[in-house]
Amino acid sequence: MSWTDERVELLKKMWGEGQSASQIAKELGGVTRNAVIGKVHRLGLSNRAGTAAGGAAAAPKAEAKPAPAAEPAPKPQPKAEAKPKPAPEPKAEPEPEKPKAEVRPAPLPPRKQIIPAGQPLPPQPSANEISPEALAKVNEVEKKAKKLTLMELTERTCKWPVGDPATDDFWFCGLPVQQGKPYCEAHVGVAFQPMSARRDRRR
DNA sequence: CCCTGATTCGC
DNA sequence: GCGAATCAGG
Repeated sequence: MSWTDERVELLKKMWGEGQSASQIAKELGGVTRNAVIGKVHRLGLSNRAGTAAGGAAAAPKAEAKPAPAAEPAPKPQPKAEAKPKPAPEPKAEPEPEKPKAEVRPAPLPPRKQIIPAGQPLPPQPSANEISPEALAKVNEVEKKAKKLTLMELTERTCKWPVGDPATDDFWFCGLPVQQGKPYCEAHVGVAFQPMSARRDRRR
């Protein structure tokens, strides 16, 4: 494969949108992310935001540069290209990581949880108020879940439990986890609540 | 280990 | 110019 005009343009476009090199490479096909990065540099359009190094930084940032007298024109998009791409994830709260292999590793079971009554319930973060969207997603995901057993779980398999541990109908999602998280994308969606609009305790 | 971009350097 | 290998960081 070679860098045809079209391919270069797609590269520029995607890079401008904050896509990662690997994503771009995947999209283009026939090239590796290294090739993409190499090209990006050769084109001179490397840094797109503050810190480029590291998995961080992907969101477009407002330019705060003095902009000397040698900068290419910004990017006047003549065609109105609707591309709603808000932050896919609103920063989850600090979470007790690594429940490790316990009988019930999930802090927030999808179904009912049998709570041994007696003590006042521990601070259970919003067990409800999960967007119906997210829930629907989870239900779909469960269909294609890998249904792993406890022992089959690895560092990057979704550890979301499904079913009742007391029955045979119990398994773990097992889909690829979202980086850094213990769950797959869908389950992260219901596990990590951004913060619910505090319903004041009104009685 | 997964991922990210940055650099180097032989081709 | 190209991009695999390597580096550096999360």
